[in-house]
Amino acid sequence: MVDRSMELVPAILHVDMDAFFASVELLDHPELAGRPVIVGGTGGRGVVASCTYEARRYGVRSAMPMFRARELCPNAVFLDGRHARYGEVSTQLHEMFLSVTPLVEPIGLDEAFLDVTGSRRLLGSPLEIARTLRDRIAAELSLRCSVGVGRSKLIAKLASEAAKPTVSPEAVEVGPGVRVVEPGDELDFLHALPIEALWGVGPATAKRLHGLGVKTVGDIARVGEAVLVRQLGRSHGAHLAALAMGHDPSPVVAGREAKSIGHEQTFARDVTEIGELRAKLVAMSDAVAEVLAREGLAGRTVTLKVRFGDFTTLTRSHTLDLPLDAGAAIAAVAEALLEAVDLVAGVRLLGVSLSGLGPANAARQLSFGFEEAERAERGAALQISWEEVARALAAIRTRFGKRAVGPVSTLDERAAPEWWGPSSGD
DNA sequence: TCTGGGGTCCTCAGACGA
DNA sequence: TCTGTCGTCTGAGGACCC
Repeated sequence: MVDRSMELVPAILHVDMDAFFASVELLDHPELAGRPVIVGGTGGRGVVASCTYEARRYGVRSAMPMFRARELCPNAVFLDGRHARYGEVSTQLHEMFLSVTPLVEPIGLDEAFLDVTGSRRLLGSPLEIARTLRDRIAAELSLRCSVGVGRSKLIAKLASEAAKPTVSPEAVEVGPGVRVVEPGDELDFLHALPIEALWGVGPATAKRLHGLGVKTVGDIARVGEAVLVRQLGRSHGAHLAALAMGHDPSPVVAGREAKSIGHEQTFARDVTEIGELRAKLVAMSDAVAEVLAREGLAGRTVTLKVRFGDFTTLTRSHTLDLPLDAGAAIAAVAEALLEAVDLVAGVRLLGVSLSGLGPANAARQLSFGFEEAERAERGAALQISWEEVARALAAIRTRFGKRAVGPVSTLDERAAPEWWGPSSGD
């Protein structure tokens, strides 16, 4: 006899890989097992992207400046991140998730929500599904993960956190691996947690709430929505009030579409030369166009991001009547925006992104318009369309690799090794 | 040796048309 | 014709996430 009442209760899994990038590096370098390994931008301006639990015993954490990580753990092995490699493993993981349920919402490369409400009759209870999946990931990919189970994404996410290993300077304690929070136990579980555990509470919100004497999620529930709205604004305040009461109706959304595509780069030294910055813009616009071509997308709004040496950051954007997808066209708009920025302070970071995305076929007209202008300027010397160029570039990259071809101004970029933030070689 | 890169979402102000 | 209001779009910036 099937218990039909159970089928009405949603069952959501949150699968979170343990020290994902560092663990992938250990897979490829098994001789490093047991040593503290730190992955990220190894240059002076890099940060830690991931580190093994051995490194965490020394106080190293992700997002920490790399120079600080070197101070805390000078004997660690420091590796530049290899995003492409992590992407490969992430794809294998995703396929494994899809064998459990079609309702998979990836969050970055190393975690995902799985709605297994409809999988129970076939695969067992949520706890059984979580254990089986975790065992499969360990057996087939030699990677460890933590799984949280709850009836909402919020609870599942926080439960996976509770399932993780814990670290102290003395030892790494293995976590339970799977943590289920049953309906009815949710508020007890939730209200004991610090406010920073909630999605949407970062340093700025935490500081405001601490000022009110609010330290735990239970405190947030007690102060009530009116106070939160007054302090944090209508949307954010109401949202946090709901989360603190365990209300999170957000569904697991499979196949979420990107809203923007961009590239940005922090330089090893601050740059003031407009010519050098223009060349970087062309390289980044080309990289954006490559992603757009792969996804079959185009966008209307070009945004330029500039961070100066003192870390102040500004953005300038321009929205066009028609979408564009060609690297040269994106670069032309970004360069025009850059012209209006005072660069004397020295540029630490430069970025280009495209938003207002839609299908690429609508980009045709503007590409032609751009082409016409260029033809007029160069005396009709330009005989081929941007579309043809993009197709040719895609074919060359497929055959010879993504660094094989690009604008001449990106030659140095393409010759450089893949890095995550400035590497020690810069 | 201070603080990455790729994103999403929200708020606010100003412009503009109905 | 002028003025006020409202909704929408755009641009800029902040906060947050992994």
